Amino acid sequence: MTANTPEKSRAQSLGQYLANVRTTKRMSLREVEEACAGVVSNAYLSQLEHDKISKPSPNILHALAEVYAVPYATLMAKAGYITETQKPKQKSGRHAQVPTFATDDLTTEEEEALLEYLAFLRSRKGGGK
Amino acid sequence: MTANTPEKSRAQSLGQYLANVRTTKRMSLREVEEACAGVVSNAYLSQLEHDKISKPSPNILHALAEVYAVPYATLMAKAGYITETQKPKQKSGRHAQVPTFATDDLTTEEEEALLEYLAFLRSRKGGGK
DNA sequence: ATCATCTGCTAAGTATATCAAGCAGTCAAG
DNA sequence: CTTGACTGCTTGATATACTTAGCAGATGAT
Repeated sequence: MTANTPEKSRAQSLGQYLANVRTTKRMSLREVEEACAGVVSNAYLSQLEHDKISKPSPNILHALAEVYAVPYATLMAKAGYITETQKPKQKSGRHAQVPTFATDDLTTEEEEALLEYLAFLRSRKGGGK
Repeated sequence: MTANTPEKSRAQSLGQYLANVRTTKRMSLREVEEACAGVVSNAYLSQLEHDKISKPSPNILHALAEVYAVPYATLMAKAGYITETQKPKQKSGRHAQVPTFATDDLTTEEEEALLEYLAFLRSRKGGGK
């Protein structure tokens, strides 16, 4: 009940998350398709990002997790395949080992902007939990 | 590895495993269907046990895991959805150091928010060089 | 202006997971 | 014997995951 407020958590849908990650990595739909070795087609990826697929195959999610370098469990969770037995706490955990931010991929400008935004976020929330 | 199979450590297919468990518990196909609250039909369970289904939905496997009281990860592994004891794979360089963004200090919410913001920044055409 | 090559996206088709219904066999009464 | 309630199993139909082919817009070079 500490972090059971869904209004604040704003958990992204699978599609939203996939789209954000791909945009961040600056990859096109067809680049991802190639990186997946044909496991995912660019057309299907587009449908995934628009939440047109309700139950994607774990194979697809696993391939995307590899290409995007995000934890497989995260995609599985967002797809609704709740793995409560082996899913990291998403409540008030202060540590997400998600290496989504490859800093060598960030420009100085972006890094500063993100830092500023993060500071803004945290100042809003106060001291966390 | 395979520390859960009490007697047989023979690598059996998903269907054989499911049939084995059900027989051990002395449940009929329709009993399992009822116990799953309609998530799995008896007809489908029969096909599953005969390995007629190549890629069953994780939802089905999860329901069966609950009814049979076997680990979900085991069924997922036998279904071919990777191996559950294989997750540490962020050792392969590429982006190991995250100086400014201590990602281990980011909550999931913050990470998503930053990703979204970064995606927004970069979607602003001409963000690169 | 016309190509050329990207981008994301969609429409139509194929493959397959999943279900409802029914079939054949077994066993225990009546 | 028949009837009924079980059993596992198959079949035909439907939903949907997924692909191939293509479209419209943007950008850039000739």
